[in-house]
Amino acid sequence: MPTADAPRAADARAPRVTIRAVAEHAGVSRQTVSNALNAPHRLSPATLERVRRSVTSLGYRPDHAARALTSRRSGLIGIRVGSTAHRTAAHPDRLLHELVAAARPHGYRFLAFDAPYGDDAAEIAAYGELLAAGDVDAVVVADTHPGDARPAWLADRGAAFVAHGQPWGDPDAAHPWVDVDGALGVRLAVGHLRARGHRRIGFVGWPADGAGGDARRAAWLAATAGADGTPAARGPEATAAADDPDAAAAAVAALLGRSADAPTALVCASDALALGALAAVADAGGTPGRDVAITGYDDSDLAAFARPGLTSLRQPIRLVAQTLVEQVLDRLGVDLGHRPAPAGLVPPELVVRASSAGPAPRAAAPGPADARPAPRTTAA
Amino acid sequence: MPTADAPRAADARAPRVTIRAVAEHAGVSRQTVSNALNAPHRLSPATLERVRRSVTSLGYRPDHAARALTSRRSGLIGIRVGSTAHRTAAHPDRLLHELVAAARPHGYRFLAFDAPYGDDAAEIAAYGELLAAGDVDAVVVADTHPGDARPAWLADRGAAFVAHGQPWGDPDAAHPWVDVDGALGVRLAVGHLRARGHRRIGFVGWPADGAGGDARRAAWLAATAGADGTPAARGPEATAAADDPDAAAAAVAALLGRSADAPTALVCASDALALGALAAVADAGGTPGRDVAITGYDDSDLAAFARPGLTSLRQPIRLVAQTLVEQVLDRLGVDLGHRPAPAGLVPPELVVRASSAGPAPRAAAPGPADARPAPRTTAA
DNA sequence: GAGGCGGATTTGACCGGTCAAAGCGGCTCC
DNA sequence: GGAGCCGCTTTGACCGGTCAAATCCGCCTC
Repeated sequence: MPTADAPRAADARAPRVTIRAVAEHAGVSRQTVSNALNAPHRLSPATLERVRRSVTSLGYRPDHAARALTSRRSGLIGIRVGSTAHRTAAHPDRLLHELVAAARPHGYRFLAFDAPYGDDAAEIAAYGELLAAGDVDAVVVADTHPGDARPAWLADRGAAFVAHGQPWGDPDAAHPWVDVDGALGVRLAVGHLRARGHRRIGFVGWPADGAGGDARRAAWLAATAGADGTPAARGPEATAAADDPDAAAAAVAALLGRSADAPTALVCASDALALGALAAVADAGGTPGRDVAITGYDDSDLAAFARPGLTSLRQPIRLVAQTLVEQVLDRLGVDLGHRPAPAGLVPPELVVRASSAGPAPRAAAPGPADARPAPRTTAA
Repeated sequence: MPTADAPRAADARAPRVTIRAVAEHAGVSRQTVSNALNAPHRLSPATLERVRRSVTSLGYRPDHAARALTSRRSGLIGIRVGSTAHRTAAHPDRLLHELVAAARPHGYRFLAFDAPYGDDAAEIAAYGELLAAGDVDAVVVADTHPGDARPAWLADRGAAFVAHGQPWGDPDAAHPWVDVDGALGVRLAVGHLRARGHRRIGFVGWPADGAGGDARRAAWLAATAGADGTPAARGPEATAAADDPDAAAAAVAALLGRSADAPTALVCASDALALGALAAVADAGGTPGRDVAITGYDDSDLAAFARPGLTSLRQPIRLVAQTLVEQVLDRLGVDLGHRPAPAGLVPPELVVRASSAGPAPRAAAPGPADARPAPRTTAA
């Protein structure tokens, strides 16, 4: 129980230097001081200089709460922290850092709040609190999913927000959003593998989710097709029940057992899955990266530190963050000094490591472009 | 450039429901409404009920800025986000989440700001801004290091803060701090290995840092000593130049080459190092977990997903967060309803996985307790 | 029946800024 | 030489709450 008479840090707060103190010190009115800070052109150079000197010598800092009260702006953007869907929505700390860094030059900061993961209603309630109390001027909605109630609610309310994640299942959504182009990522991975001669490129994904997982799978289907639409370079696919290596290893082991159409390469929907695939190949007696090429997704630490190093797709986190910030500040009417980075899909980058850089499978006699017969490779 | 006449979300902000609106609706004065919310016992039950009904029916929410202006409290705690020293200070996103969750019941939230990593002066400048402007009531100082200027500056200024990380090199520091007991973690790891029969337990660490790294090494020295102080169960040590697997692998490879005193177990100062150790053992033709037991530190994804799974030390992140929050709120004079969780060291938990669970080295003839001759194991 | 009392409620001032309008020379112009 | 204007500066009101003091009112006491 706090003792009343023990001096506490909070009580010791230095007496505030107010705008009046500065005014008195400089021998002007409070409004003149205010103008010196917000509209310097209104002052005569001499006064301006004098006020500025007083400001520095007294160490005056405008009070945030007082400003917020009249301006109706808190200078804060809300963001939920906490668990996310897959590990796939990885690097949450890096994203937050980049968001903070991107918002800083515009005088905005981030307020972290929490709400149970996946509970749209709870999160909406939290938004309601924050916005109604004026705690934040806008929010970033992360991890969108099909049937997401949050964007609609915010839009209805006329709140400023931007979504990290596309409006799955609602292509007409009018709000700004930013997402990494998962389909492009998979195309890059498949293209890389095809260029290395692979013609039986399999896929390891999750159960259908109506969102990113499906998009990656669809991109794999498309990218492994030949010019005529035939599955020219397509291998078998495996579905892991969860986004973790064990689930993936089990699913991949089953694939590898079927010698008939064993893949020479596997495109995985996440690094965690890819790690499982690596393990499954090794367990089957093969050498990942040599016998079966493997690619992951997200370029997490897992990918960088795996052995062999895992080829993966790196999100342009800084670009994503910057776009999110500029889009939402633009909505708030903040003058960025330039037009905001365009919303929409941003491209990932393929990071090639040993898991897909081994010797390509034995090349067979060249057939029609992009549709050579799949070379047969013994999975061992 | 924002068009002035295009309606923007910010402009569309619903007209605020103020305390006066509620007062009018309920037929009372504004102060009565204020009392209904902050000191209900002052009102007659009838009035209270009436006011409450008006509050709900109008959807009134007290304005944060207005409250902050008079109360001189922002309800926010500042925390720097961004890069940290080793990956060792891992799980930054989980920590933030737990901090937010711990602060919520007390009506506090977190404000994320950034400052270049390792630049005490820049971070202090940021604190100055935040505290002077009343943006935050307190700050959490993360990642303390020897000669850290931040705690001293904050203490001087009389600011409320708590440190995540002990006051390295300044045992008399008066501020509250919370840290994980790294030495205990290493003792747990060594104890576990000794119990499994290991008598040549090596160490993989970083160059001397005057902080956590040294503490872990010292704990290894102490824990591998016998009752008489002799290095009864001590193997050789390796120092990795950086906190990454490659550096560790190189250093460990050198150790393994020396067959004379090859370790049967390696305690590593981080998961990243341990991963390198695993690789080095495998490269030397051994089976990690069977020929050489390995333990990491921090129980990151790397540890859980490594093959074999990596025995590691899990930080009690929730406890750390809760303690940090309670300590700092106590400093602010917030009534927690109980005494704050005690500051200081909190214990990590050993998570045993396959990397240290393999068959123990061949037991030699039992010698004096705790000081049996180290069993000889062929590193292959 | 006046005085006293205490709970319930209201009024006025203030937190630290900003907006809008007014004041105040000095100058130009007719 | 007074009207009009302009640039600089000040005054008053207000943002939406809360604190402190004042008021109101019913009731009890002597």
